[in-house]
Amino acid sequence: MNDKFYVTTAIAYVNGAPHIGFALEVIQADVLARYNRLLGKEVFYLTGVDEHGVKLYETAQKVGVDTQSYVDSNAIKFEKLKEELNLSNSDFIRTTSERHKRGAQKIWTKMFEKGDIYKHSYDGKYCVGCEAYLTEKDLDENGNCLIHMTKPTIIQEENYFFKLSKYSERIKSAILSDDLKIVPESRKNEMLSLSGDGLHDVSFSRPKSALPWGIDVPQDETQVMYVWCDALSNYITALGYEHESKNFQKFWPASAQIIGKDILRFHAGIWPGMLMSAELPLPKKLFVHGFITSNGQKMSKSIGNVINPVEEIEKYGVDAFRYVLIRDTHYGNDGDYTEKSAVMRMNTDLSNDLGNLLNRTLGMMKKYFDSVLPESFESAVIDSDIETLFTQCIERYHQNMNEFQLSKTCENVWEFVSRLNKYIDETAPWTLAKDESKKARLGQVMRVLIEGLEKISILIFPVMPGTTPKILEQLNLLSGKDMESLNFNGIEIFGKIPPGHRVNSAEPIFPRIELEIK
RNA sequence: CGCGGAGUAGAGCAGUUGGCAGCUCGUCGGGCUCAUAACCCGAAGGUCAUAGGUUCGAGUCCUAUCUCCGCAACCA
Repeated sequence: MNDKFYVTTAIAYVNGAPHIGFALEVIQADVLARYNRLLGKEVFYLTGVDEHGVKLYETAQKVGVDTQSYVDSNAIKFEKLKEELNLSNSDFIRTTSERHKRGAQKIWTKMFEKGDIYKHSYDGKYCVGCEAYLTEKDLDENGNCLIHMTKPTIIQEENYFFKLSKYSERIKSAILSDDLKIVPESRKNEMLSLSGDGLHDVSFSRPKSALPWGIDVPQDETQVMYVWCDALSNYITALGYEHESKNFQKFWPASAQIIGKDILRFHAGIWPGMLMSAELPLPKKLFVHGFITSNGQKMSKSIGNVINPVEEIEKYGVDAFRYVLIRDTHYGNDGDYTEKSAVMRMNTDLSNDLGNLLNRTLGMMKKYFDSVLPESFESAVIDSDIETLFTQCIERYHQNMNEFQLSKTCENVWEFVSRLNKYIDETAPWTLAKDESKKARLGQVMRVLIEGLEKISILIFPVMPGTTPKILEQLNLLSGKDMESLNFNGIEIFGKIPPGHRVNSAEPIFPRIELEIK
């Protein structure tokens, strides 16, 4: 059993404020990181930002500041997500940092010495009107610039290329054999068909004149690394690849790399190729998620349906927001986020089912027992139903976590939440309370509920880390527990809470949200 | 014939190796009274996009067609 877990997100391009899609990705990674810590593993969770590229250079010029201060100001917005989204990342890598640059140059050099990087001249299509190089999609059928309707000038530039084709077969078989496991499987198949007739060599550098903002190529000061070597290498440079440090030796290869479906081909093609060339092991798994749409449409500024994650948090709280994102985004598919559906989810699952369960349990404790459990307990057959169901739920929960079925882990927990609500109806504590001879039975019912809630609070920790201590505090089970050392040990055991345990007073943890009708 | 995803109850979605169509919300009816107008039970509602095929049996496999949505290799 591996006791280490290294999870990464893709690094975000700092050309604006953080987008809800990136929020989804870092939250998903955070769920896995926190879950694996609960399992007792040593976890390293990396996220960060991509700060190079001609686009950022040009924007900075336009704004009239030097590029570094421009990316500095944007990178802060992403780094702040740690507090805003309550992330537990171990590190935050910036591609403009010295440690990253040296690491990227090191892997370049390795690949170069391996003979996998070669110089090649490349015909760039330069449009004078655009003052930029054009790509195929900037051109019409006749090869003219779509904006200026003129033929672009062909400028020959020297590029370094990476011999990706050399590793094409090895990459393919790694994917096929699940040595590099891609989930969901549909993405694996997509990648296999994509690389069907072999991967092509890729351009790995640009002349400094074309790409003034990037990392220098070690052997050639006139060239700058193109995005691949610069950005993809962050997953190892952050660990200290530069010096082959302890963390690097301990955590590489990554246990799971989380990416969006748009960058699958790079992470399942170029990146493994680079690692093979540098003679480094491949990551174990690629978890590919979909996009977040709003009302079924792709978010875009022109449609005006862009959701700002930070605004949502301010309105609804970080845990509720995290829950909705995880719960309503289904395994690899696009997830839809609208304010209406989000609020509905928060009200039904969080307020009505979970919050109210806690509230009514504590309410009954106060009313029937003055908040203190009685001296003796009397079990009934139905109690073992609860235990059995819990065992099943947690089993599926673990399985789903391992398969990146995060939404389903929520379903597993809520199945148990619902069962407890039903248990209250079945045992009818209000009837038991009328009969003094049923006191021990009533006490047992209350204890099952309290212990059930304690277990739930732990199971939801990966998704809602702020809610766990709130629940435990109301149950008066927080003492001696800090969230850092929280784990799954003994979670399957019922009957631990002793007679005479006192609970605290009830305080709604998720007040219902009234959505104004616009 | 570029690649991929999707088309299942009013809405949003599940449906693992083919075996009597499920979940959540909404609607309707009932129950309970501990609780955050909440919780529990029940009912109505679907020719599983269309047309063929394989099979004892297909939402699930195969073929064709229609519709919608992403991505289309240097874009970061």
